[in-house]
Amino acid sequence: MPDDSIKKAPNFIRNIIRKDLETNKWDGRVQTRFPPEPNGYLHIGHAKAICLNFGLAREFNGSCNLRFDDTNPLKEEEEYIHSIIEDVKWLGFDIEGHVFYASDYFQQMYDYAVELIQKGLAYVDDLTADEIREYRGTLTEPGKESPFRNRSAEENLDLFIRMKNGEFPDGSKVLRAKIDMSSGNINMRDPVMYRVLHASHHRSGDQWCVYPMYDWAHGLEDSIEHITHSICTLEFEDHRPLYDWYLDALKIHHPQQIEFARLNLTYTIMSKRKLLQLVREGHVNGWDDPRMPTISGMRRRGYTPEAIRSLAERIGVAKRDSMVDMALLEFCVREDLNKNAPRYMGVLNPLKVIIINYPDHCEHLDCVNNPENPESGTRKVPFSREIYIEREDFREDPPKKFFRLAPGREVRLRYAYFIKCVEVIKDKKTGEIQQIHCTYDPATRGGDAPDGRKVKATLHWVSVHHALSAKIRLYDRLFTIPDPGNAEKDYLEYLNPGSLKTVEARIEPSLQGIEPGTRIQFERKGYFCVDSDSKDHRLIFNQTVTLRDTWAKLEQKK
RNA sequence: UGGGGCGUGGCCAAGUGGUAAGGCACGGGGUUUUGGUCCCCGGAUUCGAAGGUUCGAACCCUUCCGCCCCAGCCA
Repeated sequence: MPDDSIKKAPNFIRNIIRKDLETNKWDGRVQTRFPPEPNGYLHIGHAKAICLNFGLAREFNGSCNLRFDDTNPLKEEEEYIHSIIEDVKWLGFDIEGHVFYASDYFQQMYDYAVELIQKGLAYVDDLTADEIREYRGTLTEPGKESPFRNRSAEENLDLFIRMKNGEFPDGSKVLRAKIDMSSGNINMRDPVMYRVLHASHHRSGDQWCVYPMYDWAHGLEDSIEHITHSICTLEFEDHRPLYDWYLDALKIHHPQQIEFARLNLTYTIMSKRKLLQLVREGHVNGWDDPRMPTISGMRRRGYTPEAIRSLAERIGVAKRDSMVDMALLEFCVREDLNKNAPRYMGVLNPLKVIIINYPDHCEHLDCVNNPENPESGTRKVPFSREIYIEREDFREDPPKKFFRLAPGREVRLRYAYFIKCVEVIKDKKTGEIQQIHCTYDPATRGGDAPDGRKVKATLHWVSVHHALSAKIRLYDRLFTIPDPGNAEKDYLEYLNPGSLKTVEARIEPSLQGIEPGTRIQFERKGYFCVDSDSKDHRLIFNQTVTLRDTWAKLEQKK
């Protein structure tokens, strides 16, 4: 229901499902699944797949299984299972209280393998891994048959049972499907179904010492769960004939596999291996570092589930390789946060202003919490003779089109008064501006001039003696080039050294006690999220994204 | 020289024989107590290229060109 506002564009998978519903191909059912391997954290690319699978199920009154494809105990860990479940839920999808595991089907998969052996469609091969590779042939040359290919069903069954019973060492034998060693599709050249692995599985423990390969296992998982549409990424297109072959050989429920192009985003990487390397080598501070394209990283950064779902809908679903502009993600984030994030004032790089004709006292001014949502009300913010403004909001020698404060110029302090700069105080040695003196017009209280005079800029501010200190982390793109994963040099060469900058900011006192995870806007600066490490006595904010800044863009052009 | 896919504006992407949706980005204008938001307006004589079929083609046919994936006992 949270997605009613997001317009659904047609895509080829939705079209297939519509047609299937019309023809009653699956008795009106839509059953999808999201099948991650628990060997890493989910990233924005997975989010696309999650939105697709869960979204389609929701749209057509079907359901979607969160299923762990945990068939390789060597790479999988419990930790990843927890993070994946958390991420799927956070994205706003309902797993209906069930989590599915491929490992729960190990016995049934084994039984099906026995069936194939009995049908003469699978055999135990004693070739070594190297030999299997040699026998496989190449992309242009056909492979050749293993000398063990024509063992009797009885012998194969005996051997396979003994493989399962742990009689053979790792790597000594495999079970293979007997298909076609000369197929142009390498996946069909007698693919391995089972390997011997004396490894402890995070769920099934030491119960098994043969583990199924992806192609064999995946179709069975789908079949067992009565999946109707098995949606996966493009690289599995070549595997579809094998997916079909296994299910046809067994004559069991046979879902339709449909492939779509995975998501690529500019200025980041999506490879699990590379993401893991960034974490392990300390280039970032963990999987949930706000610079990471992981769901946990984006959550900590302040991105919302709504924004990510909106992105997934806007980018569409197709079969061509593409590279989505990070600007689109940022747009989605701003779109959501603009509507929902309460506004506050915070000065990231303070410059002291003394209002010389303002009395030595304090008054509390009304500030609107969110102009996009009048119901969010107002709050009082203390104002006094000494305030901070943003250093970049003052120019002693303003360039053309710079509307902000400058000597002799009048601007508005948001929700406060008009002030005019009358003096600039500089450090005699360095020439650095230390503070500026202004006068204010008492008649403009609240920010409106009764005489109707206009001012070209409105500045945010904070009272020196009331302000809180806060640590603010400013994030920029993790990499310096759009496609670091496919560049000349190693992707690590393109890490952006300025991707994280920390500043000590002065912020309005109403932020005292704000809860970790809260998303706000610092007016005129951007959206920020209270970090999970933030404490009442030590507030920490992560910059989610800046506001659109046409002035900065103008200046950059020069 | 094998097999499987894909080519529509800067980035995504609808469209599947009737004369190029939409979004982001970009540019221009308006409103504005955030140079934010919001609101207008602007853009492909053209759909990888060349032929062909047709009254009519991005959609059908042919050839060519380009890009991606596949030779794990990973998923």
